[in-house]
Amino acid sequence: AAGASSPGGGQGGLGLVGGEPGGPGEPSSKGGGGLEGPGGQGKQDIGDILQQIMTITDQSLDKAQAKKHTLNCHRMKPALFSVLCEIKKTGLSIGSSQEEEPMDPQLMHLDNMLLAKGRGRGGCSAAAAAAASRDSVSPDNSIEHSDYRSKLAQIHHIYHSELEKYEQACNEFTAHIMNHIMRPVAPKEMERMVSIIHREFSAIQMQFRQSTCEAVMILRSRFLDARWKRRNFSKQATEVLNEYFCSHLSNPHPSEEAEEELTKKRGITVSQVSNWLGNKRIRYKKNSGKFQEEANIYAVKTAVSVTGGGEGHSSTSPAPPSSAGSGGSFNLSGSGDMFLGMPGLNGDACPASQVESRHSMGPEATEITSGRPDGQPSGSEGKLSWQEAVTPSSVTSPTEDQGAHSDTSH
DNA sequence: TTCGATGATTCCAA
DNA sequence: TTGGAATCATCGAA
Repeated sequence: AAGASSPGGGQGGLGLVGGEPGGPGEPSSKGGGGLEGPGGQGKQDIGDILQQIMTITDQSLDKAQAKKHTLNCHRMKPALFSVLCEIKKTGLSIGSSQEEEPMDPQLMHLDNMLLAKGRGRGGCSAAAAAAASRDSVSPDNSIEHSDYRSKLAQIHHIYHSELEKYEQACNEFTAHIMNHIMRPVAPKEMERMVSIIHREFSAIQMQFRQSTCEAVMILRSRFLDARWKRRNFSKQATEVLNEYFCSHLSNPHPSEEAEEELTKKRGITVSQVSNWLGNKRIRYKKNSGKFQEEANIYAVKTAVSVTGGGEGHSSTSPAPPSSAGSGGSFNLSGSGDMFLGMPGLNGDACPASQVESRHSMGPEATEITSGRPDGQPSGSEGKLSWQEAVTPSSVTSPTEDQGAHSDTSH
């Protein structure tokens, strides 16, 4: 086995064993191996040598002993032995030079990654697992989730116990190899064999580290990703944001100061404000047609109830959701509080009258309230404003044509 | 349980 | 870098 582990040693050993021409009980040697005696036939096909390697274990012990005896009695044995030792030395030096790399590059890369991750937010695997036992999470998050910590500790425990098992198995296997070498082996070669074993176990450990890393990252994403712990804003926060959005409908892009002001008002972060307004803009744009339609319906009914006297619309006609709490009137007198409690249609719209009455929005804001009879954009300038870009499509949207509301908006 | 609402993230274009 | 758009994943009412 030791001979086969080294290129030079393997070839030399085999040649000696099978290389005795005409040896007793060796009819199948076909004239000997590659290192046959001085009177040999020359080069032996490498295939035959390999065949001998493959079949030697099938031979009986008696045959092997006979070969060994023949070898020891061969007159060229001392010379062959010295040559083989030289070959072996050369092969060993070549082999060891290749294997004296300090560490597998891939393993180094992985370790570096794990260390880096362990310091950062996405801490994982060994570094993260070790860190988990100390502080559980990175300081910027201050997670107190007990479930998260227990699971992380579980991974940490499994990781270390398995790592110990690997170490133990590696040591046992190494000891086994060292104790069961069948022939004398030079210390350097033994060292090389051990390094090979360790390398193989390192590869296994690397895979295990990767698995652990994935497990920790999944765990973290599960618990730390804000989407997994989303909470709706408080009603007050939503109202404040709605108020801002509605009162700045023509340009709902707050300055930094305005954003900070909003955050101070209801204890939400700047990014939350930004997210909220971003969602609001896009959803308002999507549903503005819907809002427009219902606002028109409501405006008509309000107008009818006022001009027609008589029937109170609030009792006879169902008010759209956005009008809840408005007292059934869009004719708000400019009080900001009037619409604070009004969520708007699907949460995506503002009371139209509120928009225009307080903030000199210009023609586009008026269109929201009153609709646009001609269905054409009012912006005469080449570039439409945010609001202008929204409104026309909503008014002329085919989906809105199903009802007869647009032409009765006044 | 279903489904619309909603906060957050990601991708892409200007 | 910023905003629009799409999408994800959860919340909460019916």
